[in-house]
Amino acid sequence: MPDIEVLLPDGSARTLPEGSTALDLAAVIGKRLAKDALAAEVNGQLTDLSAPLTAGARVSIVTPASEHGREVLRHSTAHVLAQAVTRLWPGAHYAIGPAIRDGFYYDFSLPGGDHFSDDDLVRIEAEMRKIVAEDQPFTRSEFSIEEGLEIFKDQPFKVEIIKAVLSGGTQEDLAEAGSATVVSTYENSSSFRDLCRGPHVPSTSRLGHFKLMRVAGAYWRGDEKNPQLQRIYGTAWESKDALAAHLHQLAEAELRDHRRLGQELDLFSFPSEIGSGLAVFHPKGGIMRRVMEEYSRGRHVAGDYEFVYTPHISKSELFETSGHLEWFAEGMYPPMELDEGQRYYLKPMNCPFHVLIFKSRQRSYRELPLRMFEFGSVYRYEKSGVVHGLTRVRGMTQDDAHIFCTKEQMADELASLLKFVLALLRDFGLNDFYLELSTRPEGKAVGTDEEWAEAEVTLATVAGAAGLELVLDEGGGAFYGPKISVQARDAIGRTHQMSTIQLDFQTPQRFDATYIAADNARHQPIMIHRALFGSVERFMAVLIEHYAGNMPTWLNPEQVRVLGVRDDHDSYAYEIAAALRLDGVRVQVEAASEPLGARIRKAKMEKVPYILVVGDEDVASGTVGINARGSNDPERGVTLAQFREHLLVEIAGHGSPEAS
RNA sequence: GCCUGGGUAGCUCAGUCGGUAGAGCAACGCAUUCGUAAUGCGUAGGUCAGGGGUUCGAAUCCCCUCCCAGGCUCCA
Repeated sequence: MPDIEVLLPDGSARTLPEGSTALDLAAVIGKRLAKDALAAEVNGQLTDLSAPLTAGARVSIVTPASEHGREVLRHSTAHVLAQAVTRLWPGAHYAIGPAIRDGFYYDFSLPGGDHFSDDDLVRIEAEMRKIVAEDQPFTRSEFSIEEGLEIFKDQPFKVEIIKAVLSGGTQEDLAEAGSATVVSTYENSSSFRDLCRGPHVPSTSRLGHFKLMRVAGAYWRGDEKNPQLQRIYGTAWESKDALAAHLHQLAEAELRDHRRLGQELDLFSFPSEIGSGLAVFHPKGGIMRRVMEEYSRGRHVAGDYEFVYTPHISKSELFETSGHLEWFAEGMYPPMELDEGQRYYLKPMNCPFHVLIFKSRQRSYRELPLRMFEFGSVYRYEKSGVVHGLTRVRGMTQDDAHIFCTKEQMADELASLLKFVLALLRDFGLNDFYLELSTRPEGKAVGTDEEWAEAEVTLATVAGAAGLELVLDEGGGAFYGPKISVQARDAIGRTHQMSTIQLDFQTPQRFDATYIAADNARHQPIMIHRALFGSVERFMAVLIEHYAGNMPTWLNPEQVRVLGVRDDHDSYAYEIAAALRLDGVRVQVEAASEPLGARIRKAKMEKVPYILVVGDEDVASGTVGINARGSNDPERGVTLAQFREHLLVEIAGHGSPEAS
C-alpha cells in the first residue's frame, strides 16, 4: 500500500499508510495522545478522528483541554441531550443544539405543547449519564438532499434547515446541515440520528463532565414571530476539575452581583410599590452616586461644557419633530392627556430639549462647538422581561451632553471626545477597553444614504485613530445616526457597554437648527450625542461588580470607622473622627457597646476601607491602629498625622487600601 | 411581551397529606469593658406579595394582578 505524508503543527512530517485516519496518526505519535484525542484539525478544518487523511495535509490532533476540544465535546454533549430528551419524550422535535461559550444548548418542541420543568432537568441529566455509560459511537454518514428530507420527515425543524440550506442558507444552517449539496448526519444508536456537520467525539463515553443548568424559552430562529421552543442550557468541560472551576466562578460572579451587594451594603432598592425597573438610592448609595456625579461635573467644567436643565415631560409635538414618536414610540411610556386632549410624554432622551436650547436664540459659528451637559433623567418603557437591577431600568439618569459643531470641527471634536471619555473611565479604575462601531439599523433610520455613509466613515476613522480594538456592530445604530460605544472589561473579564458617542445629522435638520457662519449664511450644525457613564445607574452597577463592592476609598460611602477598645476610649475615637471630618473624610465612630472583634467584623462586612482601633496606648501617644480593608495584618501605633496624610493621598489619587 | 421557576419576620431560608407559622442573623432591652472577623441572657417582630375562588378549614389547591430570577426578543 502506498504511503502518504502529513505535516504536524511543529513542522515535522509523518509518513502513514494511505487511508490512515487522524486517530491512526495520533496513535503513531503516542499512546497518550490517541487516548486523549477527540477530533482533528485538517488544513484548518475540524474533522472527525475517523476521517481518512490526504497526502500533504496539515494535521493537528484536537484534545479535550483546548478551545476546539471543548467546542467539540460541548457540541457532542448537546447531541446526547437531544437523544435523552427523545427517549423521555417520544415524538419530541429537536431543532438546533450548538456549542456556546462555556457550554451548549438544545432547542426542543415537546409533543402536545408540553414544557420542561426544573425537575425534568434532573431526569434528563440522569438519562444523559446512561447514554454516556452506553458508550455509543458517533457515526457520520452523508446523504443526498432527498434522502435527508426522507430521513428527517418526522422532524420538521430539520426539514426546514435542509430546505433553508438549499436556498442559500445562513451560517447557522450550514453548521447544522453540512453543505448545500450533501446532508451529513451523526447516528448514536439506531434510535437517534441528528442532522449535523460535526465533528464529534468518537463515542459518548468521552463525555461526562457536564451539568444541565436551566430551561428557557427561545424563539425558533430567534424571531419573536416564530413559535417559542423549549431550550435547555448546559455547561460541559474536559474534566471534573474544569467543571468544578467553572461552577466556582459562577458562584464568585454571584457574590459580586450588584443587586446582591446593593442590598447587603444598603445602597439602593427597587420597592415593588414604585414599579418595575425604578430604583431608589439609599443614603449610602446616594453618597456613591453624588461623588460620581460631582466628579463628572468637575471634568465637564474643565472640558468647557455648559450646564443646562430641562423638564421630564413634554408635549407630543416635540417628539413628533424629533422623530421619537415615529421611531422610538414602543420604548416610550404612553402619553398622559391634559389640557383638552394635549398629549404629554415622559422623555426617553434629552436631545430634543437641548436642541430647543440651541434654537432659543440666533447662534454664531463663533459659539461652536457648543457643548450642553445635563444629568438628564429619562424614562423608557422597557418590556417587562428585560429589566435587570440597575443595568436595565425604566427610569435612569444619563450624563448626557450634546455637542453642536460644524462639519469641519466634527472630526477633531470626536477625537478629543474619545480621549475625554477614556480618561474619565480610567479615573474610575476601568482600564481595559475596546470600541464598537454601530451602523445604520436596517429599515429603522431617518436620513439619506450619503449622510449615513459620511457619518459612519467619520466615526470609523476617529475610532481607528484611537488605537483601540474596533468591533463592528452591523445595524446597531440609533435611528438618527451611527454610534461608537466604549466597551469596558471588568475585573473578571466580562464586558459592559459604557459610553456612547453618536453622530447625528438628522436632528438639527428636523428642528431646523442653524447658525450663522463666517459667510453670513445659515448653516446646519452637526450634533454629537454622548453619554460617558451611559447611565449613572448602570455605571454604578458596573463599578460595584468590578470592585466586588470594595469601592476605591474616594467612592466608598464610609471611608473610615473608628473603634475604641473600651468605652473609655470612645471620646478619643470621636476626637479622631472629628479631626478627619475636617478634611472632608467620611468617618463614623461605633461606640464600644459590643466586643471589639464583633465591631471589627461588622465594619469588615460593610467593606469600610479603614478601621481605626484606638486603645490605651493610642490615647497616651496620639496614635491609631490601622486595620485596612483586604489586610489581615493591622498596623499599630501610627500617628494620626501619618494616617491622615496616607488617606488624603489615596482619596485624591482614587486609590484603594488593597492597592497600597 | 413570551417561556420556566419564584415571592413566608429587616435579611437568608424551613414549613410534610390542606388543620391558622418556625430557625439563624439583624433589631430592641439588660448584663458584659474587651487590642483586631461573631460576649451572654432576654424581648419584640408576620394581612405568608395583593385580590378573588374551592373547602368546615388555605402559606399550602385553582384563577387574576403586581414584583423578582434565568433565558428569548429588545436595549443605555
